[in-house]
Amino acid sequence: MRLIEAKAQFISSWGAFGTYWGINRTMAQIHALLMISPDPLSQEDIMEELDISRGNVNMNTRELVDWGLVDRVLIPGERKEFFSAEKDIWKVATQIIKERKKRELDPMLKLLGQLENIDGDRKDPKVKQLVDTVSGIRKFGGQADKMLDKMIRADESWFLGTLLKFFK
Amino acid sequence: MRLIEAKAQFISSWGAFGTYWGINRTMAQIHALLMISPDPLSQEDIMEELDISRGNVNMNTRELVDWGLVDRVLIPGERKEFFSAEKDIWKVATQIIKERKKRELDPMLKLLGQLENIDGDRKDPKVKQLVDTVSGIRKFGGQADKMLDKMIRADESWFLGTLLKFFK
DNA sequence: AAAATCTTTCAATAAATATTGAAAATTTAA
DNA sequence: TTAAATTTTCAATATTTATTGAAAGATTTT
Repeated sequence: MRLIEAKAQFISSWGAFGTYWGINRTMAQIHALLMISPDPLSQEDIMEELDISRGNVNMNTRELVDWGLVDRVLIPGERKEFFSAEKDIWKVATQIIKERKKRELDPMLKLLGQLENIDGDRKDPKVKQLVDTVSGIRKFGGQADKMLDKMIRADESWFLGTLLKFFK
Repeated sequence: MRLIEAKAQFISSWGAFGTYWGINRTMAQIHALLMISPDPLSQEDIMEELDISRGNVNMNTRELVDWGLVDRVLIPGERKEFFSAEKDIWKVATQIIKERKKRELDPMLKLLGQLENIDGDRKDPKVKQLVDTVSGIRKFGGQADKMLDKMIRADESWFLGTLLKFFK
């Protein structure tokens, strides 16, 4: 397989994959492109490579920067700004987990907390089932939350070493 | 908070939460409704509770059954079929992990495997960066894959006990 | 076998989401 | 300061995804 072909293939599949992750297709494609680029790329470069509009590149690079997956870099002597992606996959995963936890899990747990105190007879099966379901999710979510915190704080060698040995 | 209110609240937030999980809003709402219902519900029941069309209920319940989150149940003496959701949150999570792994991670790893053999000079930074990125993702994904397999096979007590003690 | 009940399908439509592109804003160079 | 280069915004548009509802298909009862 040729470089050009492999590159297109990779960008396309990472794009499709991203949609499963709360990351839109274009955003994931830009991310893919930057991950396999040895050097930072400009807005213009990305527009050409992926054949998308300037506005689209602008919005999605900003989003990637928000997610902490991409950095703006300044190249001496160049006027425009360039973008560069974190290439260490462990850091990429950690960052995604961190952001998703913040954006999804935390708000969910907060919201469920409000449902704890329901008026009404705990003997009523309807009330009981709701309370049990909510508290089950909260308990589980709380544990997942703690676990993710640990993972986020762990460094790669710890993860690949200790945890995976544990799971062997 | 009253039962009615708490119920609406729960269904709505679980619905929003679901969209983060590759599960569409309505599907997640039906799932939420079934989780908090002490007894199985019919298509008609779901239509009324969530105020959605018959076709919509039909498509989304089928999808939930496909995901292994909901069962069709037959109630003696009743002609129509009823639906009931797994209420053990550990099993729900396990099932979701299992399905997502099957639908997303496995195909991704398979695809990346095809990108391994790229013609061209490994000294070329462009080739090198692509190869390194792909192999990094594959390695990481392969580990995640193994870990998820373990989790899927583990039972609740093992998870909540051993793993979380480990992560304390 | 016909009627009644229930489930599924799917074309049409609606709603949500992503993309464009040109104008406005900002930044840097002359 | 003015001009040139670059980035940002956002209304209009296109695309994708979800929903409806009525007709067709099954299944069960009489």
